[in-house]
Amino acid sequence: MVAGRGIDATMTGEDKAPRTERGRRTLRALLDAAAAEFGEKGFHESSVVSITSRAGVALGSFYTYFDSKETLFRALVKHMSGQVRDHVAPLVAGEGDQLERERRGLTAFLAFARSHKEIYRIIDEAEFVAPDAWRAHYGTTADRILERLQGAVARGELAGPVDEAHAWAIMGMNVFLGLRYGVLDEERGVGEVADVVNAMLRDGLTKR
Amino acid sequence: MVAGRGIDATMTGEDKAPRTERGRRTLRALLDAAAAEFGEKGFHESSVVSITSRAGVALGSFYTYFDSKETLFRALVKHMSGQVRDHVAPLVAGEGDQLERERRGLTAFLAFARSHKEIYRIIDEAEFVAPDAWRAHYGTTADRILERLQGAVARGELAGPVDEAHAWAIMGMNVFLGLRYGVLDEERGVGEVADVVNAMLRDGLTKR
Amino acid sequence: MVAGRGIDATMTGEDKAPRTERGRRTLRALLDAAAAEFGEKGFHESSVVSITSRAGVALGSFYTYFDSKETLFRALVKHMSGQVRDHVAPLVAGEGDQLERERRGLTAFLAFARSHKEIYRIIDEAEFVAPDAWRAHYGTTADRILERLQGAVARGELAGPVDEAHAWAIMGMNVFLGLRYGVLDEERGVGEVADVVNAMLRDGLTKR
Amino acid sequence: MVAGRGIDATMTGEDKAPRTERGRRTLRALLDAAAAEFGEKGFHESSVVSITSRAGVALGSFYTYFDSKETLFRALVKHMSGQVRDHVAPLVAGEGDQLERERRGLTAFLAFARSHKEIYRIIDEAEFVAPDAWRAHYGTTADRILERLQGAVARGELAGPVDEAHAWAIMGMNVFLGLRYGVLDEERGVGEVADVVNAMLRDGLTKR
DNA sequence: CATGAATGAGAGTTCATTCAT
DNA sequence: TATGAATGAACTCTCATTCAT
Repeated sequence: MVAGRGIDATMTGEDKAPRTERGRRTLRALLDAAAAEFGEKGFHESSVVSITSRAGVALGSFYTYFDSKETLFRALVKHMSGQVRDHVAPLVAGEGDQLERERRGLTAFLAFARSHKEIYRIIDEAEFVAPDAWRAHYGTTADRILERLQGAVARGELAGPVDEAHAWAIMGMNVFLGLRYGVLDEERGVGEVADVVNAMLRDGLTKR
Repeated sequence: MVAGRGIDATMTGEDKAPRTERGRRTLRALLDAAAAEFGEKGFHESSVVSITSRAGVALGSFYTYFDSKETLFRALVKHMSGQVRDHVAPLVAGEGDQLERERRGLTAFLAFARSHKEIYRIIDEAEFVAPDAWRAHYGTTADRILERLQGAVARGELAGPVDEAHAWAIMGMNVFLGLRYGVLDEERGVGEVADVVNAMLRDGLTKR
Repeated sequence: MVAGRGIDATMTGEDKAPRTERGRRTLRALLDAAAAEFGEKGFHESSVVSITSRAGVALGSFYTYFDSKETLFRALVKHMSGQVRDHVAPLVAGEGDQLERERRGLTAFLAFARSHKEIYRIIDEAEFVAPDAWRAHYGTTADRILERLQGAVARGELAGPVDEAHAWAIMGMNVFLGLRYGVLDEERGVGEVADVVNAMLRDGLTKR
Repeated sequence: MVAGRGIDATMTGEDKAPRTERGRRTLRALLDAAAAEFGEKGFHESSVVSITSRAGVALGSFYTYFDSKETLFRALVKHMSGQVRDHVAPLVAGEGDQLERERRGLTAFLAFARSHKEIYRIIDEAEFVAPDAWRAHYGTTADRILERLQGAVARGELAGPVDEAHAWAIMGMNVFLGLRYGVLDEERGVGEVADVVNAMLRDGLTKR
């Protein structure tokens, strides 16, 4: 389901935003159908016919709201990028030291990946379908991580100095853990996985 | 260039291995062309026509050696998976403690990614085109990391216990660093990036 | 011309039936073109490109109405099987004893073969392209002949007993006469041929 | 197996007849393989690669002996036409009146069809692949039947007059009975079927 | 706004045939 | 004579996109 951020002009071309309630319903149906379709079959195996038929609207209606299949995909990537952020943000902003917050953030992320496998798949496939959107997502995600780490260094919670490489490393860890324990299978508890890795981040592998 | 492992039956179907020298030349040309093509344009934008014309052979010759475009892609993923491993293996097996070896391995990996951007792209796109091959690659890669870590724990070099989650976390780190500093841009030295992250792994983020 | 039975869902897949008048026109054009094409060139020499260009529609439109070239062929076999039956049925149901009716039926069949050579060729080629459709056609045709013969035996018009072998024998006679005097050349009158053979059926070859 | 008539220049182009013993073996292997292949899969589904590999010879060797796939098919049709004739001939030339001989001939033909389903299939498909060979086969077959009937009329065994239509009718009967009780299934004894139909030919359907 | 028929470029794949070895 | 790699025309089928209704 495409929710959480509402449907607005950012999901369509400027001149394609729905003007009536009926239009909004159609657009909503298309977005939901597309998210499900792309998530299940990937971009290239998904077809516009299949998306519209899943949405229960006519084929032509697709182009009332989107310029192309790729435009829609791109919009969806942006939308879902926002959703992940919205879901994780409150948890990394809560109490405890920064690493404790990161732990909670990772737990939340793993849980989110587990319950939104399609989002995961869409964002990752963007690397090949809409590289700019992919870079935007991971670029800003890394930026946020870096900001948090630097804040923690400034507050004396972490040793520092930290730089972009730390942020990308941590993001890579999180993403692969999401793949492994969120999407591929669910044999381990998300909290436990987050604990293990958080301990490594806190103290390194050598501390006794 | 598709080198390092030679051309053998593993690259084609059993009954499609070339039996003459001329055949071996053609197969090699096709593999090189395909690696370049897939690396530049990705699987779906690459076409068999374009691969064969790049290889300077007739369209039909493609099917003398491969059952389908996907078969070739899969073979390439396997091949390149082997190449990465071969390239990194000697460095993680050298002297120093395990983390020192991992640092050298990451440096080598980043350098390799930088000079073989197509390999990177091919393996990653496999997540969507040939998920089994993708899982095989990352599965065995994680297994190797885990074995190395456990060996180090057994030798008293690392604190332990370590489990699969550590391996996937470290692999994720490496992969994203490869994307960021190998493929996306080359502004930072690979050794420096490896140092920064290795320090984090060794001592964690809190050590002063 | 594909007429006589109308165009309905039996000619296409369930979900491919035209929903507009324009669609019905296109479907009809395709059916007519295909019947002509298959009749002239046979299944394998006929191409979808050629069928659509003959029908004056775009290549893609073919697949709006049929799943494949074979699907269409199969539909056509069924349709034409029905047409032959419809054409002959009233004549074998008229007055006179059963052999008299069979004579009229054969005459009608020969005339029909002569003016619908394509139908003949399509049904016969089905033996190799769509054996199930072929068996369905000749199976039910033989069944009908057998029923007619048994009815005549019951009414005392024929000596009996008659069984399936009689039906297949008579059908084979008719088919080969249709080939010889309907399709291959038209040198003899259809009525005369029917008379000759009917006499043989009635009295055998030995009666003086 | 392609036997009974030997292998000679009639099976290949004039200038393609084998000159060595080794060549004769290769040609033989190709003919056998082709007969099996065409019989199982039909002309269009059969491929030259598959025929040669079944024969255990190289692809190129095919063209040492045949000008094309169609040439071979045509040769095979001719060859098999001869085989059927050879098989049936002695039985229609034996003792008894002509209808008795025809009965034995039909029995032999049905048995032959049953044990040589591929021959049947090849000759029939010739209607679409090599119409001239098809016409030659059925034309001469009908001619022979007609000659036999006319001889019998001359000898006073049959009532006459008989003409070509009788011959085609009888041939059609035989062919369809061969399909029905030889190829499609084998539930009834060939002798019994021949008896039933022969009685009809002898006395007609009305005699009490 | 909604509909769905029409379009046609382009893709992957097959395979009879040629020909250098 | 045998081999099998190479060729490329031809084919079926897909599907994003357009547009008349």
